[in-house]
Amino acid sequence: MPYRIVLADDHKIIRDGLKALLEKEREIEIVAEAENGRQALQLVRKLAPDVVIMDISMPDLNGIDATRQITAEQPTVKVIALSMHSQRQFVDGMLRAGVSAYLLKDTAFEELVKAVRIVLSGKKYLSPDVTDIVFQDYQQPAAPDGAIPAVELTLREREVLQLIAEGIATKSIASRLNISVKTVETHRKHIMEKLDLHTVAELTKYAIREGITSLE
Amino acid sequence: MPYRIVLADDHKIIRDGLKALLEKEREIEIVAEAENGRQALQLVRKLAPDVVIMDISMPDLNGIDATRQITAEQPTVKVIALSMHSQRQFVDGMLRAGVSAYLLKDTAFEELVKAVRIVLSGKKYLSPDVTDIVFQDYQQPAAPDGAIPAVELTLREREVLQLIAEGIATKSIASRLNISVKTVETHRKHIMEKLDLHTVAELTKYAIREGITSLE
DNA sequence: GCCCAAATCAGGGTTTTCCCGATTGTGCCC
DNA sequence: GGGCACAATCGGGAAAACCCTGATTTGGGC
Repeated sequence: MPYRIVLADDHKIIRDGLKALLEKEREIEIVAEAENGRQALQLVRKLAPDVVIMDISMPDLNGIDATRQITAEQPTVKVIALSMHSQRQFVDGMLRAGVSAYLLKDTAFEELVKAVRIVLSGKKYLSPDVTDIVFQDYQQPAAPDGAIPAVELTLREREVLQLIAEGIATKSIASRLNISVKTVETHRKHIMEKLDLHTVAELTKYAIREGITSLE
Repeated sequence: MPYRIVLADDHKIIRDGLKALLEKEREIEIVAEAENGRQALQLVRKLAPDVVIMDISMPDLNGIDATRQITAEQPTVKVIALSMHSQRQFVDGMLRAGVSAYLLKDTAFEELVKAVRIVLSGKKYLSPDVTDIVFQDYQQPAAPDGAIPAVELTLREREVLQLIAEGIATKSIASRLNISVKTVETHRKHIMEKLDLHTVAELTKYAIREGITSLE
């Protein structure tokens, strides 16, 4: 029986390309594609695949937060991060979120196949280019004290924050998350309190700096 | 004889994917790949392909400037822009640089094949999602020459925009500028109309990109 | 003088946000 | 197992912001 893989990337033509490549491998089957993190999450719940190949910057729900939820709910599902970014914040975020591998889009396709096999054997894999960053992380006098965000948002709050920073209206966020407008407002209030920010503009900047949304 | 295509994108795995897809088409041959604009330019000089598929954001020499040189030197070479961005500045830049087609990475692969055939027949092709932007461009007072942003905000509008993007409340902006809340609202409305943006979050991102406010 | 665009403002209705509060469930500590 | 903190959910009512329509003034250009 082939490995069952879910592919999450917001650009269809990239999914098309990866799919074409992966399907040449006999032991691999793409069981579904997602164009954002939320869809990925739903598909994983429904299909319980062996592996998820996950982009980081996606609308609606980003790859890091999606991964966090997936690995929390279904630890047997292996997530492979496939990202354009080698910046520390992204590598960090993904590793903490529980990925089994981190690859750059710079790398050749063969590496991806290799990564799939490795994570399925229970091991971890890092793109050579990102290994440095991880080492830096452990070898540098780990963030003394305050470098780590003084306050922490809950997953739900980060979700709401991303949508706010993407310019989605409150009402629309509510229906997208299947909760009431009131709840979204409460989340926003909590976010603002925790971060000591008071306007959408400031929230947006914060979200950009933290990589929760992109500057599109 | 198959169409000869050069593929330019800074991410190898994406080139791998596109290549796998394109090579399924019998009439297409990928003759070379470039990982930045400069390389693309050199390859085009050397190989004189029929088509170049060109990403925009690439290191060393970006896709827009590479395209400008290619179309200037070899007008018979057709360039297809393949970009993540539907922002006006990119679409604009690429069209002015002389591309024969503009596709978003959101689109399905089939569209790319279609685009290749169309540009080779001497016609142009636009991804449906970007058509709107082009129309806007022609229907709104066209930018005089090119380097200047497609729409222009007045000085006062930029002033207001900056304050909005800095998270200042409307009332507070009004008193700071010694004008009424109503006037601030009017300015904001005009700004949103001109830029075709509809939320503070989007305005903030625009302001950051344009350097009107900082990210601090 | 005429016209146009920028900048200013108002009325009045709609929508969103803000400030109080509350309930439920879960994990944790002793 | 009772208490405790906290995440996630929702409501009412007041304040603020938003939206649509229109208006006035001012400074250039032609």
